[in-house]
This record gives sequence, C-alpha cells and structure tokens, in this order.
Amino acid sequence: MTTITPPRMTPTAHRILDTAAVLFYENGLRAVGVERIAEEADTTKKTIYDRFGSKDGLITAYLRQRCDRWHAYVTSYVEERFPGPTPYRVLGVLDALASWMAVNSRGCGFVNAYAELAGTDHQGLPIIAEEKEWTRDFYIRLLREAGVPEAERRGREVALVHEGAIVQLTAGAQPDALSDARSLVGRLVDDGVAARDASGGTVGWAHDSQARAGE
Amino acid sequence: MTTITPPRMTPTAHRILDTAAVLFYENGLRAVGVERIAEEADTTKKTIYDRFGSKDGLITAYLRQRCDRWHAYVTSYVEERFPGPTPYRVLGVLDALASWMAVNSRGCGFVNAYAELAGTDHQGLPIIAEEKEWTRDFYIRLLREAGVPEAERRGREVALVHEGAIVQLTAGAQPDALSDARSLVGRLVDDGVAARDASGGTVGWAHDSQARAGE
DNA sequence: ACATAACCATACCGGTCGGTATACTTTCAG
DNA sequence: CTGAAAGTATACCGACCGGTATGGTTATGT
Repeated sequence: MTTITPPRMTPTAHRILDTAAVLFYENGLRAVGVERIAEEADTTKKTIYDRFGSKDGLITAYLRQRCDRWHAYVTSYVEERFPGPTPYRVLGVLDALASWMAVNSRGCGFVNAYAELAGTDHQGLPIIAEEKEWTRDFYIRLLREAGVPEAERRGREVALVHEGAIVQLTAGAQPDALSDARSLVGRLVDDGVAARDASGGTVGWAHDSQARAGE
Repeated sequence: MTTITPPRMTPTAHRILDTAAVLFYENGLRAVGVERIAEEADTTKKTIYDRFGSKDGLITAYLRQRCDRWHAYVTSYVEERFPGPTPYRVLGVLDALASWMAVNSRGCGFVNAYAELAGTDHQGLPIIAEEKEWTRDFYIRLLREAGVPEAERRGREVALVHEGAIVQLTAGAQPDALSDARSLVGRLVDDGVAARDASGGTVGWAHDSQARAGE
C-alpha cells in the first residue's frame, strides 16, 4: 500500500504554492508548465518536485488551499457582518461572493478545474465536489440555525442561484448577475421567514425580518 | 486586413468536426491532440489543417457547432411539447436541458471551454458569451410572449437557476439539482402568472395556469 | 564537528505537441 | 481530356512538456 506523503510546507513551498495558485487560476491547469511556476516563484523545478512530488500533487495542493481559503473567507465575512442567527445571513454569503469575485474575476476555480480533470482519476476531483457540498451545506446550516422550515430544500435552491450567478457573471457576460442573484435570494429568504413565522411557536424571532441589511 | 476563411464543410470535414466535438467535450481542449483526432476520425492531420487551418480553428468550429445544436435542440423541444404562448414553456427548457444532460454528462461545454480559453484572445470566446446570452434571451422571450410582466428580470433569474443546476449536477455531485431547479423555476413562473393575472386586462389567459404539465 | 534538510543551478531525458513538406491517388466538372 | 479539389500516407520540424540526475551551497540542531 502506498502512503501519500503530504507536502512539507517549508517557506519556499508556500511561495511555490501561492505562485502556482495564481497561475493555475488565471491560465488553467494544463496551460501552465512546471518550469514557468519555478521561474515566477524564484526557485527551481527540483525544489517543486522535492516538495510536491509531481505536477498533479501541486494541483491537488492548489485545490486544497483554495477550498480552505474560500471557507475561511466566507465564514469570517458572514460572522463579522451578520452576527446572530438571522436568516438574512445567507445574503451575507452572496456579499462575500461579490467581494471575492472582484479579485477572482475568472469564475469558479473549482468549476474551471473540473473542466480539465473530469474523466480522469485525479486526486483533486473529490476536493472540487467537497467545496460545492460545503457551500451548499453552509447555506442550509444558516437557514436551519435561523429556524427556517425546510432549510434543506431552500438552502439547495439558494446554492443553485449562487453557482448560476458565477457562471453568468464570467462566461455569460452578465455584469448584473450578482445583484440579480441577491434580489432573488432575498425573496427566497422572505418566503422562508414567512413560513417560519406563520407556523407559530417561534414568534419570538419575528422581529429579525427587520435585520435584513444592505438593500 | 486578414479575411477569415470559413471552413469548407466537405464530408470528411464533417467527420472530423463530429469526432473532435466528442473528444473536446469529454476530455477538454488542450488534453486532445490533433493527431488523436485524425486517428479517431479515420483521416490525417493534413486534411484537418487543410479544412480548419489550425487547432484553434477547429476549436472555434466545435463551439459554433455546439452552440447551433443546443439552440436547435431546445427550440424544437419546446415547440413540440409546449405549443402556444404558455408561460410554463420555460419549464420545457429545463426538460430539454435534463434530456440533453443525460447524454452530455460532463457539464456545460461552454463553461468548460471558458475555463481553458479565458485570458486569451481566442476566437471562440465570443461564441461562449453568445450561447449564454441566447439561452437567457430565450427564457425572456418565452415569458414576454406569454404576457408575463417584468419578463426581463424574471428571465434572467430563471437563467441563473438554469446555469446553477448544471454546475451542481456535474461538479457539485448533486444528482437532484435539475428537479430542484424545476420546482424553483415552477414557483417563479407561478409568481409571474399571478402578477400578470392580477394586473387585469389580460384575464383571457388565466386558464393556461392549468397548462402546467409534467409534474 | 558533523550530519541532515532545504535549496539553487544546470544539464539532460523521452515523449508529445502543433504544424509543415512531399508525393501519390481519386473524383469530377469544364 | 484535363486540371483542380479532396483525400491518404508518411516523414519531419522545432518547441515544449513533465520529470530526473548531478553537484554544489547554506543553515540548523545535536
């Protein structure tokens, strides 16, 4: 049985990964050669292979890093600006997406990676699915914590709009995609709040429909 | 000024393009070499370059063909099964998408191509945007023809869900994405119909809310 | 002091890439 | 009859690919 060695993240390894992350995201996986990564990271191919074993290993590390960064970004963004279990926290996720996309203008790095890895047995593929599931589950969790009924279904629907907005914004040449998504999701949350308040019992939460911020 | 020569579609050229379309879609653009296309199409590299000029020319032709095929598929699908200006024709587009995805299981070929072409000056990029705009405008047109108010906004929202469903279904490991999308869009259309009927004047159309099929 | 890890520099490997050159055959319209 | 168009077959080109080998330098911790 082969044991997969996790990369030892020395300072140079960090520099390599950060450089590769930018190049992979902005140019695609296959379009970027190992030699070029070495040059732009001010190191050598030797060191890259010493740290990451192969180009596929580096790609996997890139996806892992991007996944972790997105999760951390969204989580802190929402917790800082939408504290407390308001159902309108889901709009905070879309706000986080908007500011993320201002810097990451080439669409979803995971969808882009999927385009090049699908049909292979690449180790990065599970990470792609993991990221999509995490974001979906994050929406569901926010709704459930706010006492919204049918949080599963509603969260999945919001995630649908979320992913669609990224595609329309980048490949679809639709600059207003994110604000369209925000207003649509806003109405979906309204529906959820109405369903929650109508079901009685939890009327103590009714006041937070005023907490809808930023519109 | 350079005149772009459109490919002369001889029988062999058709065979080449059909073969390349499958290979490009299922493996990605850069992952497929010209040599392999020649082999699987039972021809030679020479003929490929005689007909399409370059690999980029072949890629452009592939995107053009895929664009045209999708438009034709959706249009005929909707017109056959949802005749007349019913607002629920938009659900027919999602049905068309579902049966299209049953054969095209690797997601949106245009989003995938975008992942590999973005950041370049490739001639195929405008075709990608064109396809996204076409589908969006098709939704808008169907709603407007059915007398639904604010067809622009509603159509854009439906297109958001449409694109999101493809991503969730493939990269997102969410097998129910399309039925989620259908039920959500169903409710969006319900809203549009209610808004239309409430605005008076066009009450003569009220009966077609019964035309909602396939649920 | 000495080993070990991390790193740099460079040359090299086989393979594949997009693209071209040459030469021969087949088909068909003027 | 003839000549252009279309296609086959094959060899070739330079460039680049992912990956390896060799050998040397620096820093650190025992």
